[in-house]
Amino acid sequence: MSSKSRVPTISEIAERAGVARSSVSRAFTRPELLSATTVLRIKRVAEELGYVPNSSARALSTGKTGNIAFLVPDVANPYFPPMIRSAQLAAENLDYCVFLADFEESGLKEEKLIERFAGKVEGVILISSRMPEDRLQGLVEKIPIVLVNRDVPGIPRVLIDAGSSLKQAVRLLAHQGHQEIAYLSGPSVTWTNKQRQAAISEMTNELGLQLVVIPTEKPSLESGQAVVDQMMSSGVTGAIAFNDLIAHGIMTELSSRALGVPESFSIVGCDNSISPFTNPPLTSVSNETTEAGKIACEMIMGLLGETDSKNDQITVLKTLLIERETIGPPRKKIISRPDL
Amino acid sequence: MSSKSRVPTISEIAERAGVARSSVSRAFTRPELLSATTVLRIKRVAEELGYVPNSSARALSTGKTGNIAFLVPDVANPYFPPMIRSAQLAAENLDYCVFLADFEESGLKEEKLIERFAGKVEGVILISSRMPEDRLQGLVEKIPIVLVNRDVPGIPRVLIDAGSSLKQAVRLLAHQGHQEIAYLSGPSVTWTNKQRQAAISEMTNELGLQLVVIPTEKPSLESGQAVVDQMMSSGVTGAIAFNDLIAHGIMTELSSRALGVPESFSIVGCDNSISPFTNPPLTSVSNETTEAGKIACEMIMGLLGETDSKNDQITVLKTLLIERETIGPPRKKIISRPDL
DNA sequence: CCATACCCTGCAACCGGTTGCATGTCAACA
DNA sequence: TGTTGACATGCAACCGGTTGCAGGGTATGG
Repeated sequence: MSSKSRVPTISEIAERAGVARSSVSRAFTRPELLSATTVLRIKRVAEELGYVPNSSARALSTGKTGNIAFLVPDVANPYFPPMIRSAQLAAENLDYCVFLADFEESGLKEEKLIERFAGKVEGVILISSRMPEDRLQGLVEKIPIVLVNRDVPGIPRVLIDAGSSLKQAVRLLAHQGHQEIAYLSGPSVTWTNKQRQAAISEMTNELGLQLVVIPTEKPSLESGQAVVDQMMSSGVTGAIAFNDLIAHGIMTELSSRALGVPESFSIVGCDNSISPFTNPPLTSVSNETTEAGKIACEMIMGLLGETDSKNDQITVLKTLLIERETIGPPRKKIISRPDL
Repeated sequence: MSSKSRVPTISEIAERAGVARSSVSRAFTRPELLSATTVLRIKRVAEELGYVPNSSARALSTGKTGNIAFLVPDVANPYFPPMIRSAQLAAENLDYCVFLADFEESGLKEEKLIERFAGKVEGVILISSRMPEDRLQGLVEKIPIVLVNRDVPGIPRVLIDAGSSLKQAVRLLAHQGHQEIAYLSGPSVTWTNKQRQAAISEMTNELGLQLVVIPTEKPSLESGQAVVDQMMSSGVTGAIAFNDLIAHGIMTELSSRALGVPESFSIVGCDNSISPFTNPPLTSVSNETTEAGKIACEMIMGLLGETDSKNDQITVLKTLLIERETIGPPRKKIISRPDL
């Protein structure tokens, strides 16, 4: 405490510059109302004293905090950081500051966080929200909200549609001769998982392939490793995973059993997060998370700036299947041996 | 706008509950000063009306915002997210909210950001700060600061010391018979890079190895790929990279030239960020970034809570060399062919 | 030379809480 | 029954900006 020098206030600047407090305020917020010389004098004094406007006070009288909140299920999941980054950068360009919070994949925690932020921010961006739809509907009455990867009518949202790319992946597998493939599913409540599964299912039906859906505990490497037994004994010759982490878990587990990819098994990831790093490089779906973050941020700003923006706008981002080296022809039918 | 219902204020609650504004305030901040029945009544009314205290107003009168800022060089660098996450979680437990900002590896931007946050937060955590030391010294007079991976006397800091692990890596390489190794250096201004390079240099000297330092443009995959030519023509048989990304860039580039790791070349990464994913798995230095984030946060809280905390405390975190599969004996002397 | 308008600046109320101090009430004790 | 003190609550100033309105000064036109 003792060391922190007190910051000067508008009053001290006013006194030093021989003007009214209101003039000081205007010098910073609406300088065109003052004569150029006065502005200059005030600014010089302010500079000398190291004046910085108190943003709490400003927020109190204007009602605008200049902040938004960005809520994600898991900061450490490599899917999110690029999105966080782009959103933050976009916000910053408009002189907004962003709070970041991790709701740990929990809808309850998500709700608590929103409550806490309510008074501090002008709007909230929710990534892959786990909250029940009716709660979201209620919330949106109180504070501007933008959703990413969650589809709730009436709330502005940006969706990353991996569907078409995943369908293409199915086609590719079929083309190589695969007849039975697996989908290693992600968090069942999420829009993302539902949407991915639906797309894959639709395409396997269309092509007459057999699809077996295998749930995973978490979208993590370990969960991928854990389901390999189940997957192999199901008799499939290829698989599409909810995300790269799961796909890579499977690859490492197969590798430890001396089963090569794609010679013994074909695998496709999603999100293109770690797929460039794996060996062999994982075929995966690239999505513009960076773009998504930016757009979400712009949407929130639109909501804030305009008197009445239409609040049901929706942006759908396309994805791209990045073909690398983990798809090949199916191995000659593996005799499924239920080994545990 | 039209849709957002106005939030009630302390005055309305007071009126509805038939008490003074101060009582409403106390009901939330110091309920022990009021009778239990009064508190109950006020809280019920508040609940009904959906009252949420205005945090700008509170911050204005108390001088405490309940916020801190967390500044990182690059949010998308996989090194940082776990740290961000743990710091945020720790802050949240003490009812603090955290701003996140990305200063894009620029000391100037870093300084601007701090300025912007100055009025909004009670303290700042700077990760791998690029600011000149004297600026930091000046800043710390104005606002509580904690540094991570930057060593400035007089400012509380937490350092992750990869030195001993890197020395061990050098020993390992020497033990395998390597005589000439390279260090692919990181951002030259950073404490982290200086410290890593110094440790490696010290150990190569001690063991009588030849060390060649090769600078990289950025600590990224692409930069790693870009320096392979230079590295190979320098005649070294093994290398230690500033981080995993650079190391992996080298691996992929070598792989594309049909040079296997570790048969043709030995390589060690640092940070253990993507090393578990690579193939073959990259030997790397694991550091407790999660712990670092948590500790940094606790330090800031100490600074805020105490009337006079000693402001030169320093925590050094140890690291661990994770031996995987990218170190082997040197290939029979490669004739250095300056191929471009 | 006076009227009008415009430009600049000051006054004072206001944003929504917090908090030191004063006041009132009531029980306990002498 | 009067005194004392603890407890509960209200009053009003204050935190540091913002902003509608009023007023003084100067330039412009008649």
